[in-house]
Amino acid sequence: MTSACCSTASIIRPTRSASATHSSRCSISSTAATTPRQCRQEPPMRSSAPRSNVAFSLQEVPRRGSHIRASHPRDDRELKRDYRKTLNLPVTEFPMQAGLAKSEPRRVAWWQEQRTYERRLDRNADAQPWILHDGPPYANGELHMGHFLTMVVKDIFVKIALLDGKWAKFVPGWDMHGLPIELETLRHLGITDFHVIDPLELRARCKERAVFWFERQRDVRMRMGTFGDYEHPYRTIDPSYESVIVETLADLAEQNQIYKGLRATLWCFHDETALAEAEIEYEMKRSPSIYVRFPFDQEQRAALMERVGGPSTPLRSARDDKAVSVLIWTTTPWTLPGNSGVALHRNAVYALYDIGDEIVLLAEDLAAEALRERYSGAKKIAHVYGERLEGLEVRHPLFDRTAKIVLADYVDLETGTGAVHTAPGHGAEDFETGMAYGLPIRSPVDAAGRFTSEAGPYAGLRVLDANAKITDDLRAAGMLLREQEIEHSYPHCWRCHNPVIFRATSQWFISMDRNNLRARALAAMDNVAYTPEWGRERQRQMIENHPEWCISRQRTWGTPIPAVTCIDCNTSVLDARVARAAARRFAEVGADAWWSDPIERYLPQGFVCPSCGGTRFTAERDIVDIWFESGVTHLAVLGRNGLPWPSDAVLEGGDQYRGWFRSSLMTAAAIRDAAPYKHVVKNGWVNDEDGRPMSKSRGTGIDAQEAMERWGADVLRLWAASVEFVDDVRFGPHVIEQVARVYRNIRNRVRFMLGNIGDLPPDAIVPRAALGPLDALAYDYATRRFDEIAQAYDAFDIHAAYLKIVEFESEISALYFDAMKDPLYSRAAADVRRRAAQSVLLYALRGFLAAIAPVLSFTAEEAWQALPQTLRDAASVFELVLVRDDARDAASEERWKMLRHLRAAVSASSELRDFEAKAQLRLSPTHASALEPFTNEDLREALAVSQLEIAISSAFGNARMPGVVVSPAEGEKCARCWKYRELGADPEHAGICAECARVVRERLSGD
RNA sequence: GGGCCGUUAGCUCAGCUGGUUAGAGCGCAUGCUUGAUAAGCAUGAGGUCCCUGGUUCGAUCCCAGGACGGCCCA
Repeated sequence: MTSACCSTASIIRPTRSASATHSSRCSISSTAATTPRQCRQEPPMRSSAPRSNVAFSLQEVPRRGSHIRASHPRDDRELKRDYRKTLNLPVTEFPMQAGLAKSEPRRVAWWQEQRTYERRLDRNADAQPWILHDGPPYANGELHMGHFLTMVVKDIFVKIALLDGKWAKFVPGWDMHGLPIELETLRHLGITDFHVIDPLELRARCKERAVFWFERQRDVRMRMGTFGDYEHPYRTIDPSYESVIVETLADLAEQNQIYKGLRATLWCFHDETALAEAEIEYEMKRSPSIYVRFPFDQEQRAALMERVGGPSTPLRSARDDKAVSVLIWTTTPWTLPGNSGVALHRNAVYALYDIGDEIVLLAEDLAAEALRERYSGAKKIAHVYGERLEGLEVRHPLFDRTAKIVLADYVDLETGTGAVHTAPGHGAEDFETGMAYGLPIRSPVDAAGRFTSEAGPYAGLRVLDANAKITDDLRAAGMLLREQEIEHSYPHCWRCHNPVIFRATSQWFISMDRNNLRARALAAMDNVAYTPEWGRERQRQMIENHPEWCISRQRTWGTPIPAVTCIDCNTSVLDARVARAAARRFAEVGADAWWSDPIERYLPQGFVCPSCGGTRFTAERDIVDIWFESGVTHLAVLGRNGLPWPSDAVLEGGDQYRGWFRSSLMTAAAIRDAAPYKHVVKNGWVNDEDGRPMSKSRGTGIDAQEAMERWGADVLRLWAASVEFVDDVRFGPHVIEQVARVYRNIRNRVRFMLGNIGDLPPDAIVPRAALGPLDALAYDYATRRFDEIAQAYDAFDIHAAYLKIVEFESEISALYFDAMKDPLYSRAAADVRRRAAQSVLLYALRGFLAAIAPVLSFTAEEAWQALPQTLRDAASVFELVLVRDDARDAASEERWKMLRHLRAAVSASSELRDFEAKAQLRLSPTHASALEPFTNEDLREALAVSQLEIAISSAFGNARMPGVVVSPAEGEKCARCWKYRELGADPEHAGICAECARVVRERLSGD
């Protein structure tokens, strides 16, 4: 227990009386004289007690250290002699001020010139590959801090593998097709309707724009200090890549995995395209909220009565002239023209209420809320389970047709009436229900969101504008029970931010369940590791709930789906032979050819329509979903150029469970029947300092380039390591300032090591086996910490590595560096004791630079280049190897802790500082054996005191840590080394100790 | 509304399978140093471990409910 040893220390610690004795000696002597030098040294602005400008009075406590010189006025001349020049003070070109913003771009260029990354890859070429496969950022806009985090963490992993000797080739990639770029380009061109521009012209403009952003993002990404094959990145717009996309479509078509079908798809009528799930965002929207009657006519009413309870039903007793209707609730009045049914929940209780002049049917649980004030006077006249009502019909409130009552599981009893208006053409679930019941699929809305003639009186109106008119008509027809407005979250287009609608259109789909694709994808996950582990469950749910994958888009900037339409029968055909012809063609000249070539070029000999045998075809103009494009990166990049398939790891933000992680898994399961990666690592979201999200689409994200100019990439890289990147993290000036201080600590410790080993000749390096116990202790301590850092890296735990890095540099600085200053500075330059300490510093520096290089790449390289050439046995810090420790030595760790404790105890137990002190250690036999390797002088050196005595006795108890007693040092302060010694042995150097005098003489004779 | 994740000092984070005076770094305060000096060393203050219940001899840790924040979905 540490408390026991502390109390021991406090009992034996010299009390204030000891200090008082010391002080009184000072004050007496200080009256004698004050040297001019001392006067100059008085800091005028010290905040401590104001000092009179005359000599010390008897009452004043003098500044420590002043008494010695004062008590020996005869030494004035010696004191003036500048012994400082005879010391080996640290010298290095490695500046304290980093100036990262200026130096980093030069370092990036240097790495390029030196081909640092490629050279290390070559060196590791025969080793096991370790491949992190890059998920492509979208080439549109500036990179924000979310990008920075993902990109830098990837880079840290790559560099860890690299320094561990693995062939860690990283191929960066970009996602460069798609609607956002197309819209951006159109905006740039001032075009609102994309139909008016020639597709090839538009594609050329889009390409320019995509390439512009690619180059910009590539430069910024390199500016982050990331390594990768930037000369050969993969890009989804490259002919070779487009070819792979189409080749994959051919494979899927061959497997009959793709089909064309009518679907209620999310549709953006502003952009006139179908949207994938991943392309919508939920935003708040004001919508009408209306309760609408679907009336029963006489015949229908009779059928209802049968179901509700036969002839004896109380409904019979209700007056026949009272109208009966089922009440539905909707926030999208415009979907009513598409209505085909009313869905109820099988197990919910529905009741008929007489509310005065009419009878309404709705879920019992919701009646009070839905009927409001009319509920108080309502009379419940019957109730029945939903399933009893299946198959009944009601009248449409506006059109002269019927709607069928159906059952659906998604009907909820939280809001509305429990009776859900169902328009199969305007909702995904409605569509499923419609298909199940054979309801007509109406979608009387065109691509631009206007009603078609099928919508009768509403034809030509934009759907959202039609809400008001439809509501008016309902009111006029007496079908509107209640109306209000609500604010709710509603799907919007991720890019143009307009509300989206569901619309039934003809689209290409990848079937999830043909060939058991879904099941095979789930099975493939078994061989994948997930960080965090719960990501597996998240991923599983995403696959299980994956709807049919709509891969077609009615747009221009993308890779064409090489399908053809039979001119005779209008059948749409995706034939693998046609697709392969396209893949070959695109590989040579790019996908523009699809728009410029005659279709005959792609048709195999004797190609006929499978439906009607026709021979004339037109090329379809749909392009493929960009999630499909990025979903085949593993096919385009891995398994070639020496890269293995699958990759060892992928790392992206958590949104990619639904995005790229999923799309990659689906294509891999379909084509290779295996997962495209072995490990899925997720990184968190970057929030601002208040924990609020920084959204890229709303422009509140902090620009990575700007941040690097302000703080330097290395400080930001350290930030990435200082936070738990797996979780959501916070970013902002306050957080970065804190990290910047840690950075300065690290930098200064590196600087200390560099400064003290500059004159170490390689042949004077002392090997581990020849080190004395104290140096060996530091050596072993460093080795253990380096090993822990490497182990944390092995586990992808960058944050744990960061903590170990900080622990190491602050610990070794406080104990070893501080204690080594005396031998390093005051011993003869070539003294073996000094060489030993230098050797340990060199070892520690090498190991430390290797350990921090994955994170602090710029600083590690800068420090490595600041090493004297004679000690720099590698061209770059990235040639080094992570230090591992085979034999962990618990006794050594315990000794380190003991010394740390003793050092703290010396400082704590008196006002005496460092060499003013003489320490007495009070050791129990257990302590003594723990400290067995150390000589008295080793311990004296470690504790940086002038003298040290050791007392061993079982009377000192069994506390875990030894006690220590501190008293004033004996002798006088050596003007050179500052230790307290007998002075004056050398008459020419009367103010310094014998050892210093010898060093000074040697030095002078040497010069 | 549903699923998942998180909540430990001012900040960034440790705390292994329940028992510790709950730790580290940075910041802060104080002292020392001025031969790492826009640096270094030491000491100290600072926590109802989000809240409420429960299980247990004992809960930061397990269970339930809730609050707040985030992600994904509806």
